[in-house]
Order: sequence, then C-alpha cells, then structure tokens
Amino acid sequence: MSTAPPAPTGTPPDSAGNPAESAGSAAPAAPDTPPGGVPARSPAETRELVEAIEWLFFAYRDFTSDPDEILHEYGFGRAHHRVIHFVGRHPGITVADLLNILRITKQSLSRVLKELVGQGYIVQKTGTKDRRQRLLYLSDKGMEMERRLAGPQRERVAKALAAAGPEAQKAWCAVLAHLVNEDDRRAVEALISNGYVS
Amino acid sequence: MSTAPPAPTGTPPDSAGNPAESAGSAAPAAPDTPPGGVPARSPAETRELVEAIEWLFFAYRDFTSDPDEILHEYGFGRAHHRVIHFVGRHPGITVADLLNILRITKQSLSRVLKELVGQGYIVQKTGTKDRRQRLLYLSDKGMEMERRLAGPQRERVAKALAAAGPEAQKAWCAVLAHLVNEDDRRAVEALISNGYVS
DNA sequence: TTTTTAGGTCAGCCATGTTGACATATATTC
DNA sequence: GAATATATGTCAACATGGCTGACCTAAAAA
Repeated sequence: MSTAPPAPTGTPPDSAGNPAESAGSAAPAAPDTPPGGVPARSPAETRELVEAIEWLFFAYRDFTSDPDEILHEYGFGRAHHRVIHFVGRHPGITVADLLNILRITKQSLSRVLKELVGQGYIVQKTGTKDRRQRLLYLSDKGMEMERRLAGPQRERVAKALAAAGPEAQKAWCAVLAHLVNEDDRRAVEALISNGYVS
Repeated sequence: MSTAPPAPTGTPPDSAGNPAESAGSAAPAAPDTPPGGVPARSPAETRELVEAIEWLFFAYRDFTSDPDEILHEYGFGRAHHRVIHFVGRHPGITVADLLNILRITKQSLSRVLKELVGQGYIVQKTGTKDRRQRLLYLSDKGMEMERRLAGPQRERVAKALAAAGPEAQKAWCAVLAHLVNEDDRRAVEALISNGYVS
C-alpha cells in the first residue's frame, strides 16, 4: 500500500531503440497518421500530452485503491462497487439501464447482482408500470456500504480539487467530459445530473 | 462500441430506500465519519464532488477504449499496453522498476512480458553494470505498436484539453497529481518527467 | 395470437490478477 | 573464498470479472 514507485534507469538506451524520431524514418508509415489531419505537434506539446496521459494512469490507480481495500473486507470486488454506486445514485434503476452504464454483459452483471441481492445489499422490486422489470434499490445495509466506499474516495477527490485551486474543478470536469465519446457525452451528462446524492 | 448510455429512471424510489438523508437517522452511524475531522460539506458541494467522481469513471472508460480495440487485433490486452507504454517511455527499464510502476506481481508481469518478448515486441539485454538485470527495450515492431496504441489516445486527450480551454491543462494535471498518494507523488512526478517521448 | 422485450440461467472460455514455493545467476559482504 | 542477499524466472493453483452462445420465462405490444 505504500511502496514508492522508482525513478527507473535514467540511462538512455545503449543500443536497442532510440524512440526520438516520431514520423517516418525507417518505420513503415505509422498507420494512424494519415496525410490528412496529422497532429503536427511540437515535441514539447507531445511531451505534455504524454505526461497528462501518464498522470491519468497513476491518478486512477490510486483513486480506485481506497474502495478496493474496503471491498476486500466484504469479499467483494470493483464490479460490486460499480453496481452499488449506480444503484445508489439511481434508486429504482432497471437492469437494462445498469447494463448500458457499465457496458458489460448481462451475465457479468447477473453474477455480481445475485451476490449483492443474496447478501441483502440490494433489494429488487417488481416494476409497477412494466411488471417484467426488476427495479433495484440499496437496502439500509447497502446504503451503509455505499457510504463507507464513497467516503475515502470523496475525500481524496475533494482534497485534490482543493489543492489545485478554486478554478480547477470546472476545468477538470470539462476535460473529463470531453474524454467521453462525443456520441455519449450528452446522455452521460444527463445521467450524471439526474442522480441522487446520499 | 457506440451504444448510448441511457437516462435511467428519473423516477424517485417508490418505497425501498430514500437516499436523501446522509448522516444518521436509522443508520448505524457511518463508520468513516468520526466526530473529529468530519467533511461538513454542503449538499451542493457533495453533489459536485460526486459528479466529478462519476465523470472520472466515464472518462476513463472511454479513454481506455481506443487502445483496447487495437490491442485486440494483436491478441493482446490492457496489461500488454501498460508494459509496452512504460518500456517505451523508459528504454532499458528493469523488471523490478516495472513491477514498482505497475504494482502487480512478478508472475503477472512475467506472463505478459514473456509473450511480448516471444513475439518480438520487446527485447531484453543483460545489464552491463549488474549482469543479473534484464534491461527492456522496444523492438522496431514494438515501437510501431506503441505508436499505433498511443495515437488515438493522444488525439482524444489533446482534443479534450483543447476543448476545455488553454488553462485547462495545468489544472487537469494538478488535480491528477493530487489524486496520487502523497507518499508517491514526488516519485511519480520524477518518473513522468524522466521518460522519453516518441 | 404472435412477436418482442426484460430478465434470468447454464456451460464454458479468456485475461489478468493473486499466493507460495523454489531455482539460478550474480553481487555483496563477512 | 564462503555466506548471504538480490534480480529474475518458473511452476502450480486459484480468484475475479470480463466474454459468448444457447435457451427459458413472463409480460408487454402489435
């Protein structure tokens, strides 16, 4: 939980590969840079981009670590967290909607859902309008777990936003929103702003 | 790859759980809010926090989708991408350093590394200072794959940063940096700024 | 009445993580 | 030089959480 990452091998490659050329010297014309809308970024811009990507990797790695530990106590995994989270945010959500959010298969969700229902963290109620639907809700037990899982994660994000200054939150959300596929962006935005907050 | 997420069930919970109360009505005193340093956030602040967290979830989901598709062509998975990425960024990196970055076990890394070396994407060279070490480099083939994987992901991030305005990049990286465990932050920063850029 | 939809279920596969034990070669230290 | 520590690889076994395909039921919709 606390081993520091290294500062690995500051030494340049002594023979195998010099990754300093980007376009096409001997390389077979990189397939994702067609002669139309080529990026045409400066090395400095490229470096900033790569660094931004790497920060995202490391941030996400640690962002998920808090709930992962708590989930372990319950014998659950990340998949359970996602279900608990979205059921908490959208009480009465249907299985189909949950599938669309999580983008996993019915079987994968079924397995997780069965455990959560079986152990009393989630309750199902038959839909009144459409009696085929099984609307999902957190039980009290489920809400308690949800709070435990959300707590440290919220603290982490709150601290990060605070540390980055008052303007950071808007910018942060704007970038994240534009990382989402354009086709989905509006739907995701609606989804997010429709959710309940515990 | 393009199914839109839903706007699920705007209907409030009709019986099972009303998640509108946060502290402790009937709930058994949520275990992660000790009476000392309680967050004490307003409902509006809490909502913003939750929304920021959810944006991160959706952004990361789509952020990883581009390389995932390409990896599939090669018969590889996300684990291979991570290795290719960090070997590309740190030519001559040792196995131990890679383990520290990825935070996985030697066996998990071994499996992936064996495939990448076996299929000629990564080459190993015995260390000169310490001949026990097996320094890792991308082969030409590996560099080509790395470029293919990095391309769409960089485009996505570049577009998102551009769309969020000129100030966004600094704020974005600042928040991400503060999401990383404090103990590791400086080491990660050093690692990131030491890497090579293709 | 027929068809479509929401959901569940079974069987099996794959990718990627885990632990524990052990082997080998090389560095380091006494 | 001998003992120990380190870098790395390897085997066996297992867990989680994805996946596919096939098939079932009940209820809604046509």
